[in-house]
Amino acid sequence: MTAPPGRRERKKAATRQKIADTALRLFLERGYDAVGIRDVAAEADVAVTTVFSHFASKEALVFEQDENFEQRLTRAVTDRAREEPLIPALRREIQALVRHCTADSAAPIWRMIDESPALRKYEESMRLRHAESLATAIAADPDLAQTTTACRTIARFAIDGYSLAREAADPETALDEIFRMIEAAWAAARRPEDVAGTARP
Amino acid sequence: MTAPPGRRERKKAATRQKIADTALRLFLERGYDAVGIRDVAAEADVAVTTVFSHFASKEALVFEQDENFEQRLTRAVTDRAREEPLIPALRREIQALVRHCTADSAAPIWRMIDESPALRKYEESMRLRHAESLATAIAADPDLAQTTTACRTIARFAIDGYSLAREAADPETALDEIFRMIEAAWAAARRPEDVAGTARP
DNA sequence: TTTTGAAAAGCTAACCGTTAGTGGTACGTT
DNA sequence: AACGTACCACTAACGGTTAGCTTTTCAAAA
Repeated sequence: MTAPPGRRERKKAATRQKIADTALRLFLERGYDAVGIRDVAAEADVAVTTVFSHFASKEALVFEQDENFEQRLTRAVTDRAREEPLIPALRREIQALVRHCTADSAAPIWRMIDESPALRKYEESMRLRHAESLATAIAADPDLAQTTTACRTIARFAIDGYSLAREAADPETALDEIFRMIEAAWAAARRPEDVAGTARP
Repeated sequence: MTAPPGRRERKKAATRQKIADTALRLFLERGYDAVGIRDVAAEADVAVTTVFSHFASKEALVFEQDENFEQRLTRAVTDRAREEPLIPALRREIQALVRHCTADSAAPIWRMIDESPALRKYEESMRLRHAESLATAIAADPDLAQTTTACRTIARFAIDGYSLAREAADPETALDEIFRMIEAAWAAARRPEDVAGTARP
């Protein structure tokens, strides 16, 4: 994995990157809808089929960082300090992600996304995928011992928080407000009979 | 609006219904992906362009009841009894919707939806639309006096509850669990300084 | 009643994302 | 040096969707 990658893998990664870079540049220059896959392929000097061997769809060209995002979320849960409670750890990571998305340099990209129904739809179902991964990571933590329903619910709430804060006029205070609600929801998820202790007969 | 509709409107509605019925029947008979728009149009004895003048996309043929669903949600908020708090009213309606979707008669349709990525994506972005409508309805209630962020958040949570409960092995208890969390989140949305009274300087 | 305007429906032909199917080429390995 | 495997290219098509234009059907003015 960390061993020096062979020439083949480097070339593949380079091709992938070149396609992604070219696509994003064209999309920003001429608008997402005005650029066809055939345009991207021609400009990146590859065949149309090569584009689709690296990316599952035209929309995926824009969300190249997809898996990165997903890993950061799950790791925020699995790699947190032993004593750190779930919600603050989640909150920290999501705040970082929101800051990343609302940075000035990312503004043109997000404007493009907001203007294209296809891209919005793609991002929405991407978020749901991330919420499922997050739910799995939460459910796997033995310290929490929650029902799968509670885990899935809190995962969705967290992703909702990311999405809503990103869109808010003041992302920071919005995230504050939302995570106060999430914290309360998480506290309520512990069933009454379990509040006194974690052990069960 | 309630006046006797002219022949033109009746014919239009009939055409629309015939297309929707034909499409759903074919989809269930042969599978969603195995039926093309051209098949639907031929079987309903209309032109392809007519199908798209009534429905925005192939997926929309399956979610014909879309607007109905949306209205029920917003009305659950706006038409609730004067003293009834928001969350229980929402809960009642969503429970009814979940029951409706998990009824045996609806099972084949939802299986078809779950098996088609395109349909799932469509349903996801439909839910977001509904969450936005719901948020608007909640924000419009003068008795609640919440920030828009809190309204949007609680609306998303409620829709998440619908979606998660629908998928759960035991929808009823899942909905119980989720709405306990939502209730707590809503209580936490009232900012500390506002708990004593609604008036502000 | 006749005329007229417009909504509804139809047809053709295309555009665009996406996917076989086929074959060639460069790379890592023996 | 030879071989097998990814990787990549090309062509051609399929299926959803739309544009452009004509025809039909209804409603209401004349």
